[in-house]
Amino acid sequence: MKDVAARAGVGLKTVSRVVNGEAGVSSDTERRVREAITALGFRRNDSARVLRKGTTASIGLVVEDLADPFYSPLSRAVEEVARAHGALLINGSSAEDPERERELALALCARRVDGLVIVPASDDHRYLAPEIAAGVATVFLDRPPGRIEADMVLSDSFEGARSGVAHLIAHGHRRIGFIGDRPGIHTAKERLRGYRAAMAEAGLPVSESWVALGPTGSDRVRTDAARMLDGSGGAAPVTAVFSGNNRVTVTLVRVLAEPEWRGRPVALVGFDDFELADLLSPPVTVIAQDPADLGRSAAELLFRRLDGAEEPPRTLSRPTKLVARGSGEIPPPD
Amino acid sequence: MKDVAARAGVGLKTVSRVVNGEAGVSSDTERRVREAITALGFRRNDSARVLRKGTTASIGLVVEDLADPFYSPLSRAVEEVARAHGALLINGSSAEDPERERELALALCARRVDGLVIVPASDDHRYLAPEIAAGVATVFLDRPPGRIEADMVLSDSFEGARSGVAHLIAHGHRRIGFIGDRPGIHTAKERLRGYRAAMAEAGLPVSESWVALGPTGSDRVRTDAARMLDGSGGAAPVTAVFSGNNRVTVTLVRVLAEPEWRGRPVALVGFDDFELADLLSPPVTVIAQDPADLGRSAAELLFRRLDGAEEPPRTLSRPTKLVARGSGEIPPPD
DNA sequence: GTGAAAGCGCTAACAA
DNA sequence: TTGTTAGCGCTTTCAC
Repeated sequence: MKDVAARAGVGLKTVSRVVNGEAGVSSDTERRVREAITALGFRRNDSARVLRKGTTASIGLVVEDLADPFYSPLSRAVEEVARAHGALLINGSSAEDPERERELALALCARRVDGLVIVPASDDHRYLAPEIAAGVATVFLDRPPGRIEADMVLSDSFEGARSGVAHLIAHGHRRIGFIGDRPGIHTAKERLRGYRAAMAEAGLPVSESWVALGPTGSDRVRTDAARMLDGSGGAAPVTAVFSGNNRVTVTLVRVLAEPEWRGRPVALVGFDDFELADLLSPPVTVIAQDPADLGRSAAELLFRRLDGAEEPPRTLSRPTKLVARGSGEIPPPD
Repeated sequence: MKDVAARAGVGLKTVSRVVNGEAGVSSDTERRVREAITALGFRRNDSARVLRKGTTASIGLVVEDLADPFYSPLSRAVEEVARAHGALLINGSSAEDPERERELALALCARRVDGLVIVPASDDHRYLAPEIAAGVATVFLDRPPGRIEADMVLSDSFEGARSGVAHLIAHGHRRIGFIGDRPGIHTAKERLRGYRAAMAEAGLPVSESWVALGPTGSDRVRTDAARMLDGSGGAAPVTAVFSGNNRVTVTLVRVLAEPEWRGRPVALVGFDDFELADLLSPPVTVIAQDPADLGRSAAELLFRRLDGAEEPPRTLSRPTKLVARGSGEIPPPD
């Protein structure tokens, strides 16, 4: 910038004004400055600007896995809102590792992002308290923060799961399995709670061998599914399964498509919608969340905070929607 | 940092040494400094560090759409490589808009990212020449740069498409349609070239009404597909379709599942693999690329440049793989 | 082993 | 309309 000023024969501040489109520069000087900028290939160094202004026009996003079809539209939605506010998005995947979430979040804070959207992997966010106190707006998404108060945007996991299981019950099922994500994860617990509530409302007993929480890798899901389906867990075989998220659902679709179960169609309702669910045979009934809407809501709340909204922490709950397509309407064999 | 120094009763530089793990601090002073850091909730301001050191330990990634199932694993792979090198990832979507690509890329440069991975939407990247000259390592991914020389990592689109169309020909098809992305996009052109090459090799004529390039939105694809399939374009109806990318394939799967075509199964081979392709009926035969591998290769090349590799610009071509699943092996009705 | 001073490139505040 | 000065928070240099 100094070089530009020298070349244009003006003061530093004049160049700054031109670069930032501030008023108070005669069109002639402006032209000279612009010429010098082009000639020198000058581009403002935003690091210096950040240092001086104390604001970075960037926000951070921490999700579980950027490549997951649930998180990728969510990230894109956050990006669009950021863009509308002139901010860039720095994002990273925690890989469901609390330590990695922490590292990422703190690295983002060290870069002085203006705000942070976090899908937590950890259940203790006290490490963020100093940052939040120092002014980093923070919104938790999909899962609540642990041991601190903060804004959050959640899907109604409990009600979604409850209605999905009630749907299976309404179609005549009495023995229903639940396969969900790891038990430490808030949404997994809430969805399981919804399952239990629906069963209890209908006066149906739940065998503990029908309930399986754990990693969403396909091996674990296959094992648990097989146990429920063939009755080797000790209780009678289930006639329907409720799946806790899109990763589990995809594995279950594969399991249920295998020859051994083909003769005895098993009903399936999955939490989360996914692409092509309607073209499978049978098409898959789901409890749909809108990941883009979740991302957008969280980002908008974040920018409202950055614009100075000073209310106490808020919780936004987003509804889910049952999409009946076929797999959830298969009756039990009687 | 000044406050920490004051509180610990040491000099500024000593705090800096502790924070950065440099040698030359007695363990006693180190302890005092660490206490002050915790007490004050101090976190190094990386903007200042960047300003001083001239390097940001962050890289930028510009893709078409972060939410697209082709780009999201690619982004994740770039992120993992960045993480392994201690760098953060700033990324954005160009939405296939050259102006937006330019804005994003220049904004990233203004933040002084150390390097840039770009999936180009534009066909003229001369705007990046000053940045590259100024030391921003740049790798183009999936499509080559326009009007400048730079590193690039590409899939072998030509050979992939050629082999896919040859596969259809080997299964007896003589009238084959091609539906691809917009004609300005390099991969679309290459894949079309592959299609023409395979047809020519087999001595088959190509009616121009069998070829359709354009936006990947479902309306356009539906219209073009219907024209080829019912012969309303003037030429005889096609018995097979080759699809130029995963968005087009998904729409075609929907079109071909509709009642009007059910009676006359149409063969389909798609460029790009996608989740659940194997569970559709019929399962979809694809030319698979490995998006994660593309991302990883590009990022690794980028970091090799950042580590000082000084060779002239390189082009890496990644192979594709035909995955036969059923839809591409449907014979023509004779 | 430790610290003081200079300066990275920019913008805010104030002069002219 | 334009320029000058100070300083954002850190690291580098060099002296102690």
